[in-house]
Amino acid sequence: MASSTITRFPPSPTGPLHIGNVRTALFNYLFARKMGGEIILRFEDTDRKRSKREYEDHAYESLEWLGLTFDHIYRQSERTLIYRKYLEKMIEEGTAYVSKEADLEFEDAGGEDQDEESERERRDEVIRLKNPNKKVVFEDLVRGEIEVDTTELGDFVIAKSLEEPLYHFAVVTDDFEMGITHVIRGEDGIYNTPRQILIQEAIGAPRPIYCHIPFVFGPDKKKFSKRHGAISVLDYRDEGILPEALLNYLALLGWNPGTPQEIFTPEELIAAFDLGKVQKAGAVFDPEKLRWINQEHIKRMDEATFKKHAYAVLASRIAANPHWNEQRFDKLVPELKNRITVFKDLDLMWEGGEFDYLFALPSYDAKLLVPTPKDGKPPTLKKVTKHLHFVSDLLEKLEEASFTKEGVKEALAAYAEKEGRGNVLWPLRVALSGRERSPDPYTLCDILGKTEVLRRLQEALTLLKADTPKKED
RNA sequence: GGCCUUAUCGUCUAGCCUGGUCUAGGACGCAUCCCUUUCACGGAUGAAACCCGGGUUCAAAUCCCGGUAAGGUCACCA
Repeated sequence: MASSTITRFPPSPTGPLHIGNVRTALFNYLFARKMGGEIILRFEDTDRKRSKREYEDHAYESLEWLGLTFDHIYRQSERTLIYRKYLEKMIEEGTAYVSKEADLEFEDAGGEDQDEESERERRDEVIRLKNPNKKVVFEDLVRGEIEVDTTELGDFVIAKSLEEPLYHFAVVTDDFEMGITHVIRGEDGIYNTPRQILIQEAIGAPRPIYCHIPFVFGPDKKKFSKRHGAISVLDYRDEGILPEALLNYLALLGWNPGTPQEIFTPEELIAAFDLGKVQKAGAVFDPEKLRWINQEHIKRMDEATFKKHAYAVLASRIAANPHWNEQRFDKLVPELKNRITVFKDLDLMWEGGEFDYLFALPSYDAKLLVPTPKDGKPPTLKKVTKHLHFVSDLLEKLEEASFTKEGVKEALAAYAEKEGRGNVLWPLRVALSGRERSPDPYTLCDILGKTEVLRRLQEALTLLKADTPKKED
């Protein structure tokens, strides 16, 4: 166990888990799994004022949806006894000391953080590290060697009291206690590293391997934040992005496999992942490419799984539809697979009436039955009527058993060829769907079945008759 | 501001370490065409980048120097 790889993902529950966090979690996850090691989830909630349980729940929900699993879960607020032990030891050994603070005015550091922070209490007694004031040199897996003079850090504060450790101290003792071998975190952690190393050395902890990965930016090249729209991973779930697609996309942000492969299952990611191929520069998050990757994952999905997803998205709409026809919809399902990029599209299609023809005789304007050829003039209503009649007769003669996509196609082939496919097929398609855009007429025939097809053809003919001016040509 | 980092098509990136094979490759997106008289899918083609300036060299996207831009970091936050 001692030599095995252990990584960690330490979110602080002070806001919803966002894309950047998840990418960091993913890299830790992939690396740990790749090495056959473990990954720890650790909630860094030492800031009691800002930490909220709801954000913790949000994190669980997000991580679970993504399928990112953890071997151990900790919460720093439950570990104060451990921190206290180390603090006492340090004070005893003289590597830290209790410091009486002069009553200086509050140095206001972060002005950006809007609200809440205004009434931060200031202690007149804190615990400081006895800084050896030296140069710290460490190796970063993506940046190489980094050297920092820690003198300017001074004797920085590591805890407000024995029961109230601060971030750096809690991180170091936890990483030590938990046997963390690799610290993979965002590049803003680079300058946390020297002071953490100082604490490590003070408590006699071994130094883990560091890997600072670049940021994820919004379209304006600014660090990803709320103003960039969908920032919470759950928003992507709600849009109908597949978790494996999001993972796939995120893995490719700042990392590349060194091969042209772009679509990965989670298992393939684990197999291919390599910290050595992590980018140095930040990457802009591109929702378009995410959607494309999602589409690719959908295409690769087996039909049963796709169907399950589709039904889940449409559940409430189906329940509310008195004419719901499962048989027909199921026949449309394979067609749907390469028509959507995210599952939300299904909902949008339904809303746009694109499924209406499945349930009821469509109502449409008779003129829609007339094809508009790219060159030449459109056929007369009379002609359209003639074609529809003929098609109807042809299909009438077709046996029930042959009333399939291929069967219909075959039955109509000769006639369509002779009269011009558009002239024959367009009116048929409109008669069946009532829409300007729809799947092809053969698929429609297959979905609706002989009886319904013939019925709709009759309906179209009736419409046409009513619309035809008596004295047309 | 001090210290540090980064910089290839609009975006994600390959190439850089070990200069030539780079008239810089792939992908998303975009455009055009084909397939199909619809839509979607699919196929083909195209437009599109080495941040700028010096230097080293027979030869630089690749090495060196300077500049510029962007970012990080300097808490009793994490």
